[in-house]
Parts: sequence; C-alpha cells; structure tokens
Amino acid sequence: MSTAQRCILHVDMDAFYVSVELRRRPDLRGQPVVVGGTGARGVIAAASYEARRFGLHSAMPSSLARRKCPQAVFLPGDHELYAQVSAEVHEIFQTVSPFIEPLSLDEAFLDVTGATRLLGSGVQIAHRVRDAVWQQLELRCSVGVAPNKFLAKLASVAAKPKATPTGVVDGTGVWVVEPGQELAFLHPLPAKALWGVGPATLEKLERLGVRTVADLAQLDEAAVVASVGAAHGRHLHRLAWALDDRPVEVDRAAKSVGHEETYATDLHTQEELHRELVRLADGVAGRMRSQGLAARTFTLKVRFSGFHTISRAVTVDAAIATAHGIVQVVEPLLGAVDPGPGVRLLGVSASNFAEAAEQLSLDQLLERDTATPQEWQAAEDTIDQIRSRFGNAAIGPASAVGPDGLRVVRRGAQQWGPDQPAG
DNA sequence: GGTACTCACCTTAGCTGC
DNA sequence: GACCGCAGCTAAGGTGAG
Repeated sequence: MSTAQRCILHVDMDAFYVSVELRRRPDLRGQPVVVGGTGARGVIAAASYEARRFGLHSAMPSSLARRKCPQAVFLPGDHELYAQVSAEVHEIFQTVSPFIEPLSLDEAFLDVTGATRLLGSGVQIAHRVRDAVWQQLELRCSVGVAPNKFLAKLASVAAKPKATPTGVVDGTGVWVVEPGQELAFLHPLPAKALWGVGPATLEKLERLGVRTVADLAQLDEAAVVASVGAAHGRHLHRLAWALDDRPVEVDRAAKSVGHEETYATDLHTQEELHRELVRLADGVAGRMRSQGLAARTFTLKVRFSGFHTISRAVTVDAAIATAHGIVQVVEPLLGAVDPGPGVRLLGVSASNFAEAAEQLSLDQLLERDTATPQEWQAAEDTIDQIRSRFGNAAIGPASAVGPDGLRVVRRGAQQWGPDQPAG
C-alpha cells in the first residue's frame, strides 16, 4: 500500500442481545439462553455461548432450536432497550475516535489512525475500549485491529469466545493483524470467511476448486469474474489479496426504508391485505418523516404460504411522505395479487429519496380525495406529534384497525417473527 | 421440515431514445 | 422505414450481512 498505514478497529459485542438481557436476569447466567423466536414462525435473534454449544445460532428457526436444546430459556426481544444500550456503547467509542461507522446495534468500525499519537497503539486503544465497555456497561466485546476494515472484521471474529460441545472457551478479546502479516492471517481461512461469500457464492467458488482464501487468490481474476459476476468477482479477488481501501463512513445516508411482517396465520382476503398495507405504509411514512425524507419509488413484497416471493415496484413523479400517499400508489399493485393461496408475509419499502421539501406536490395521486395533499401532510404531521408525546400506539389510521385493535408497526417491533403461534 | 426483519448491492431483462 | 448498437432507466429477483 502506498498510502499511510491506517489503523482500523472492528468492535463486535459478544452475544449482545442475550448479554443485555442477562444484566436484568443474572439468575440465567451460565444457562442456554435465547432471545427471540418465541412464536411458532419466528427465528432466534441471539444465543448465549452456552446455547451455542448445542448448535443454536442466530437466524435459526425457533422450532428447530427447541428440538436441539429443549432446556433453553427463550426470552422475547426488546429492541428499544438494545438500541439504548447500543447508544451507550457508541458514547464510549466517541472517547477514542469521532470516525465511527455503525454496522448494526452490536458492531462498528472505528478509524483510530489519528488517535494513536495521543492514545497509544491500536492494540492499546482496543483494550481501552474493551475495558471501558466492561466497566461501564457490564458487557463483553471482541475487537479486531488491522490496516483495513475487512481484516479488522475477520480479526474480531478470531478474538471471540468459542462454543464447543464440551464447553465455552474464552477468546483473546483483542486480535491484531500487524502490517506485513495480512496474507499469513488471511490465506489459511476458509473462503466462506470472506465478506460477501454466502451459500450461493460459496457453491460457485467450490466448483472452481476453491476451499481457502489462498485458493481464491491463486485463481485468475477473470475466472472468478466469469463465475460470480463482474463486480462481485473483482471485489472478492481483491479481498483475497487483503486489498480493501474502503473508508470508515461516518454519515451514511439511508437509501431505503421499509417494513415487512410475517403473520402468525396467513392472510386470505383483499380486505386483510388492504388493512395490513395501511399499517405498513403508516410505519414507513412515519419513519421517513422522522428523518425528513420523501420517496419516489415504492416496492410491495408478497410471500405466499409456499414461500414463493414476489416484488412489485412503482415509481412516481412527485416524492411522497404520507401513509395516505403510499397506500394510493401501492394499492393497485396489491390489487393484482391473488391472496387465495394464503399470504404469509407482506412488506412495503420506500426508496429513491428526494428532498423532503418536494413532498407536498401529490396532486395527481390524490385527485379522488376531498383533502388536499397539504392537508394530508398536516394531518400526518399532527399524528407524528401525538405519537412523540403519547407513544406509537396512541393514534393510527382507522382503516388499519382490525379485530385485535390498533397495532402500529415500529422499527424492530416484530423483528424476530410473530408472537402468536401459527395456526 | 423449516426458513424474521432490514438494508445494500448486483444481475438480468425489457423498454426507450438517439 | 427498418434495423442495429448503445446508453440510460426501471422493474424484478437474487444474494449477503447482521
């Protein structure tokens, strides 16, 4: 690398959701504990290392998890609490560097290149962060230190505790990939360790005889491109040579906002679909307005009972930020869906964002209504104010009220599957 | 038999305009 | 006028991550 050596940290909280829960349920320490998957159709969001000894892991269907580990304690998720604790962790990060790129609630990249003169080496800063997180929040984390993001991420994996059938083995907590040692660290790893290699890509690479990162590096880039596509192939081949110059991005703007929901029992009528569309649109519009966004493209996603999934999108001329506007645009797409076979999931997402200032010109869309777009906007702004004062469930569209009463879709509110058993 | 939710990015195909 | 190649855009679906 010709540019000055960077020092990147990847901080990954250990079994984050479970660890947060154990702070208020210390009686469960040392037991197999799982967060999420409390319903019949859900998956689990996180598993304690004791649960991982039985093969449990995040995104595992809850029914399978119960079979593999009947003694596991299943706890419902509390997304708001995790977000709050995540913000506290973020404050600790701020004490060592302003250059923070959150990846999710439980992990982030930190560029500490500029902090090393003041705070010591990357390793010293990593230990400083790790100690502070433990002392202030009673939470463990693993930290990878490397010259780029990709290696720092792999290093944090190497630093983590390991669950084996015989017990949990503590990790080192901090793992450093020293400059000059990148390939020695990287090449023995399995190809699936690379960021961007999932089951589909792995199968293609295996057809080329690739087992390890070293195998991939030795291939001609053209062969990788021919197998997995141009952009993906070039990217993977560079990663196999430890080449990753992506910066730590502090303020990444969202490119889409969406909500989707899997139902405890399938939907079978247009009336049910319409009611759910209104709820989802309300959730999406509320989040867009809270971020000052308005969108031109809206995508409807439908998953049928057989798991066959379709998506349909529509792009309009004028950006929209109201639930009413979204429903008007997406309703025709939904009308073309035959709910006869049963719909298990419905989703709405917004993308192609424009300046929120453009959002008032909805005129063509709302021709059939008595209210003007400005009036709709004012009405939904008032809804936002009521919710911020009295909570999300305080108010919502009347047409979204079903037999169970009003439920407002919030980010993460239903993240790990429906609570009610199917059936 | 069992597969959540959110977001980003890519590929492919079809359409349109030049 | 028909056809071709190309670029740009959009829609749909797939893949991957966390």
